[in-house]
Amino acid sequence: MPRTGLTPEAARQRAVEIAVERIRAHGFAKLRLADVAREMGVSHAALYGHFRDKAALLDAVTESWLAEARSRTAAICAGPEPAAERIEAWFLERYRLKSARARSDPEIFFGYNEATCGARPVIQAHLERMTDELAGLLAEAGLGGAAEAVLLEEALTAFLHPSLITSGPEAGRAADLTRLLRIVLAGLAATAGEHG
Amino acid sequence: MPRTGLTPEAARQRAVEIAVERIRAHGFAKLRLADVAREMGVSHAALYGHFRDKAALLDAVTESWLAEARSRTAAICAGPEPAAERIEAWFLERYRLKSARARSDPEIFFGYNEATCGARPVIQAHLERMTDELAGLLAEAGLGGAAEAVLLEEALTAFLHPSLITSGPEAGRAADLTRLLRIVLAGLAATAGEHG
DNA sequence: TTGATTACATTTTCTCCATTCTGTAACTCA
DNA sequence: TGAGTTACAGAATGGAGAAAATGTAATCAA
Repeated sequence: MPRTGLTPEAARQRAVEIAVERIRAHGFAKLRLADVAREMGVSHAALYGHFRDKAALLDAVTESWLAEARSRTAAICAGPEPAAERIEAWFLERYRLKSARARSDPEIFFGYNEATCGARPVIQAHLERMTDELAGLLAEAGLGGAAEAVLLEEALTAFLHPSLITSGPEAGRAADLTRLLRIVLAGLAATAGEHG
Repeated sequence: MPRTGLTPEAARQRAVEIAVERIRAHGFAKLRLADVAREMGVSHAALYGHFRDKAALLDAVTESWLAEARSRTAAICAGPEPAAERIEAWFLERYRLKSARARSDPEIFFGYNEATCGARPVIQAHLERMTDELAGLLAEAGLGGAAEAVLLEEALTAFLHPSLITSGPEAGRAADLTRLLRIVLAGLAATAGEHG
């Protein structure tokens, strides 16, 4: 039993909550571990019992968001609709989630992305899981597998990449995404099996 | 007749040359108008007779490169091959040019892009001309027009956008670009006329 | 009269130092 | 024993004043 009355896991979650609030309020660059610790009622050194370093806390902030996003996309994957419909819904959900996040929490979204160049393991692992989900949907639709999933993700990079997510109004972009997606899926269907 | 012995146009070109050399040697951020002027044998204020401001000189550096790139792509557009082949060659040329530039002159390529966020008129005008060229090729191939050109450029953003151009080895990326391009073109062919 | 110069106002960048922050270690207490 | 504390070293940040760069205006010369 820790002296703060929080289990280790609860303490981690509390630290993440506080970090999110503070980044929203004061910006990504001004987050101080000492501030987070003070708000938890502990010394800053105590945080190192829960997180290896500051980057690990920021990873946890991001991971909590990514896990939420995954639960949404996974629900779509598991839905009852035809696979083709689920593919569209899956991409639209990804776009809307990212777009909304980028607009509502720009400090967290862009700050973390710029600071890490998207190269952190927590990001890479998430992207791999997304590609796996997509590969599953494509397989269900009879349009391919892992290779086609990678290709399709690249085709929609203009709509999903962090550095491009806020170009243009959300409704218009969503419509453009759908148009492009349908064309690429048609292309996949037309060329299916040509190369194995 | 100017005292330097250079016509206005030659002076502009000389300034651009010197700026390119200095950016290569010392980096984009450290380019000083005074250094360029000294190397030309004039005072720094004389440069303002040729360029509105420093940004205009940097625009000229970029424009000289963009003009060269356009002459290459325009030659492909005017070639004798079937339109479908020219579309592939056109995208591959764009990718190879950008990729080579980003690798050989990263300070100029990324420095300018980061400093301007790609929002300078000289960049926008170039991109519009690229889209026009592509629209022409698509029309020749019977695959659409301006709208389809925009869509196709978005589909290949992952391979052509400055912030993504150096991801992966050039040969592999070129092959991936070609695969995706063929699929999108197949999709355009399959859905041609559906929406007008 | 145009291309260039010097002189100068305004920004921007640099430098240095004090402060703050991160991360580690030795220690404390329930 | 493990969650937390204090103490501290090294790294990063911030701010003030100095230095330098950009951009403008008045002037000069071929």
